[in-house]
Amino acid sequence: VQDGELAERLRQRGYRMTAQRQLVLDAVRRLDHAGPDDILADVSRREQGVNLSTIYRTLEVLEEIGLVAHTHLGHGSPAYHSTALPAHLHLVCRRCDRVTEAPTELAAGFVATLAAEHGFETDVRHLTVFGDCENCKEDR
Amino acid sequence: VQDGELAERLRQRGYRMTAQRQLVLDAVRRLDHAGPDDILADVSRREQGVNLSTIYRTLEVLEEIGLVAHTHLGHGSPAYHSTALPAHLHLVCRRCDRVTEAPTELAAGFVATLAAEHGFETDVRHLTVFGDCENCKEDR
DNA sequence: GTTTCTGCAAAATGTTTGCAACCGA
DNA sequence: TCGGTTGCAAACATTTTGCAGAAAC
Repeated sequence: VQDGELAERLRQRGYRMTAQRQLVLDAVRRLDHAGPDDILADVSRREQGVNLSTIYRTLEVLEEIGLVAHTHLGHGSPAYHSTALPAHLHLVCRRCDRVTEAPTELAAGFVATLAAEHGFETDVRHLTVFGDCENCKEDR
Repeated sequence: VQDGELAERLRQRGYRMTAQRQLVLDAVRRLDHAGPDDILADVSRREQGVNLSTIYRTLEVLEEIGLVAHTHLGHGSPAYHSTALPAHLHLVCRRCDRVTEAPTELAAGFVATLAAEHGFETDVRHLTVFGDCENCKEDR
C-alpha cells in the first residue's frame, strides 16, 4: 500500500488527503499494536505540533476506510494495526501481560461453529484470547 | 452461595465482612454483565451513601477471592458477573452492540488447539468474540 | 471560495488515590 | 484497641467536543 492509495481511498469517501493522515497511517504500519499515545509519539518525532485529538479523529477515519483496525488487548488503550498485514489472533497473558500472535486458522473451526449455531459472523482480526501463557501457567 | 460463604472467604484472606461487600455481591448476582455504574445504582437502591470508589475497591476484592469475574465487552466499562453462574462465551455485535451468550463448549476445540500449539491456557470465562450478529450481518 | 481538517482548550468518561473518620473482630 | 474499610474530594488517565483559524481541492 502506498501514499497514492491513501489519497484515493480518502477521496472516494469525500475525505481529504492531509499530511497528518499520512503520518498516522505510517505510524500504525511501523509500530504494531500501538495505542493512540504511541502513535502520537511516533508522529511527533517526524512533525511537531500534531495534536492527540487529531490522532483519535484520524484513526477513526482510517478505520472507516479500511486501512487500519483495532483490538482490545485488555488493559487501557485499544491497539491499532494495519489491515495490510495478515490477520492474526492475540493471546494475552493475564500474568505477564505479554501478547502472542497466532494464525487465525487456529480459530477456523470455532468461527464456523459460531456461524452455524448462532448465525454469528466473527471478526477474527478482533479476536483476543485471555489466559495464562506457557511460561506463566506453571507458576500456579 | 450464601451470606455465610462471603464472610468466610473474606476472613480466610484477612479481609473483613461488611454490609457494602454483601450489597455489591448481591448486585453482581442480580444484574448480569453489569458495570461499576450499574452496580452502584443497584446498591444505592437498597442503601444510601455508598460511594463509587467503594464499588471499585469491593469488586477488586470480590474478584480476588473468586466470587466474581469480569470481561471486557468492548465499549466502556468492564462487565462483572458471579462465578457461581455457569461459564459462557460472549458474542458482541459491533453494529447493534447486543451481547449474546453461548455455551463455552463451542470453544472447546479451539481452546484445546491453543493449548496444544502454543501452550496457552485459555480463560474461557473471559472470551469475548466480536463480529456481526444474525440480524445485522444481512444489512451489509 | 467552500468545505473539510486541525490545534487548542475544555468537557466528559472512567478509574485510582490520599486521608480522616468509622467500624468489625 | 487495632487495623482494615469507607466516604469524600481530588487526582489521573483516556477519549470526545466546540470552535476559530488553517488547509485542501
